[in-house]
Amino acid sequence: MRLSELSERSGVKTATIKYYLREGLLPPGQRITATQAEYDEAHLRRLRLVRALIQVGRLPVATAREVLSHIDDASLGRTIRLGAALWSLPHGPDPDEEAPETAAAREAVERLLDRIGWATSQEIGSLSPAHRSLVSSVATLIRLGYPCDADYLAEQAGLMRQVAVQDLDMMETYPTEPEQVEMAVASAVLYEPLLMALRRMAQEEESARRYGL
Amino acid sequence: MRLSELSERSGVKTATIKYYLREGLLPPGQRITATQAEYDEAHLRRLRLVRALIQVGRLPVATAREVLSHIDDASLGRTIRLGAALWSLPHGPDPDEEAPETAAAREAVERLLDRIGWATSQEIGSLSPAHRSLVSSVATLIRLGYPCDADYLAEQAGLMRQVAVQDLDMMETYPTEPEQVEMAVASAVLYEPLLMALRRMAQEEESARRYGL
DNA sequence: CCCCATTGGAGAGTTCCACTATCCAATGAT
DNA sequence: ATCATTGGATAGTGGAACTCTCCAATGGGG
Repeated sequence: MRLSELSERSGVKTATIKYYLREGLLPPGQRITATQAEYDEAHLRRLRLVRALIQVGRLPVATAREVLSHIDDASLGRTIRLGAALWSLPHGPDPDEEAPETAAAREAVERLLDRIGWATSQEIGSLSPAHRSLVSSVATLIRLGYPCDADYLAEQAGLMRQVAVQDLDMMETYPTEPEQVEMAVASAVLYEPLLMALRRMAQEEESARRYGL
Repeated sequence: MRLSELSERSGVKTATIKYYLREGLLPPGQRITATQAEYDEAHLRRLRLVRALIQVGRLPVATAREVLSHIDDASLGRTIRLGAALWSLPHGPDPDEEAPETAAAREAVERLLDRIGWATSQEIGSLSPAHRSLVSSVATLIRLGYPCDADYLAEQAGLMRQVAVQDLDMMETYPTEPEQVEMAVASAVLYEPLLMALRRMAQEEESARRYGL
């Protein structure tokens, strides 16, 4: 199909598609003549993924390009490839090392991991974006005076563990590596708003159950 | 304290504080003279909350102002006040009614709510931002061809329900209404990255458990 | 008492980013 | 033959979140 058809089928303006091509988010189509190119279903699918990453996942264009490049990179093994893709995803701001709360937060996280036995995270994991993001989140909550005690964290961590099991099960339903990596990215980026929507609905439901209305 | 001290203690530039004052995110200080104003601890706390909402929660300035106004509004009862604050929080894009996937997604959500018995959400809840956000998320996943079956959704919804119970328990530890509303906002905005960080760490942990390394 | 650094206020300017509009030459359907 | 279309390149647009520049009014140190 031509660029204009790609545009119609995806609902994305041709100008925007050209922009994505320029930015390397979308591989160039197969050149038919000096002035025309042919796109296929793979382009359409990739384009939809790009839109989802940018619009739903709010990834900056540069980050989306990086993530996609990891999905495409066949030179790495699955574990590395998966890690590379996930670690380049956006995470909250890094912990502010100046702030005194950061030290307390780091210690709290340390104790948490110890308690629930997430060994990985302690050894190589203190470099993981997720780990730093967690420290930063806890520090912010402490600074604002919100409770963030060990029991609460452990409880929620346990629930997130169950969520993660579901996530990995779902990933395993895919046979090929690139599909698995893409699924992992989708799991991190696209299922996140879904989970958070479910959480807010659950809050509304539970709130209605407790206080009526 | 003066504006400059407020700036030092919060780590926010004076120019930015002035901007927030102008935008109504921060109440004006008490005027001492024609050219000077006095700020107190409440201003400092509010400023930190504003920064957290904007930087951690990624709220647009206008949205933050709206949310804060609901926190401050003493004219409403708790339930309404809480709802008003939470419903003005950002949620994903609204469902695209043009797209055929939206209808399927709406039906899937309908069936889900039926199955797990969240009555609230079906009656008044189809107007809730969380509900629309869920429909939109499911529609996106369907369009991209990712699995989103009833079993998966029900499973995750159950887990989110447990998370919500924790959330509400925490809210109840606060005695006064404005504190509860602020806690609810914090729960929706600030604990969200914390939960998602835990989820990603759990994924890393579970992944390591299954595939080694 | 005087002077000049500081303060708060107001408006314009800057930066970044995701697009989007404009051109242009080559093409290909009619 | 012709004229709308295509792909590519370049410059422009609009929104958001600051940030800079002035300015008049202090008010503390000498």
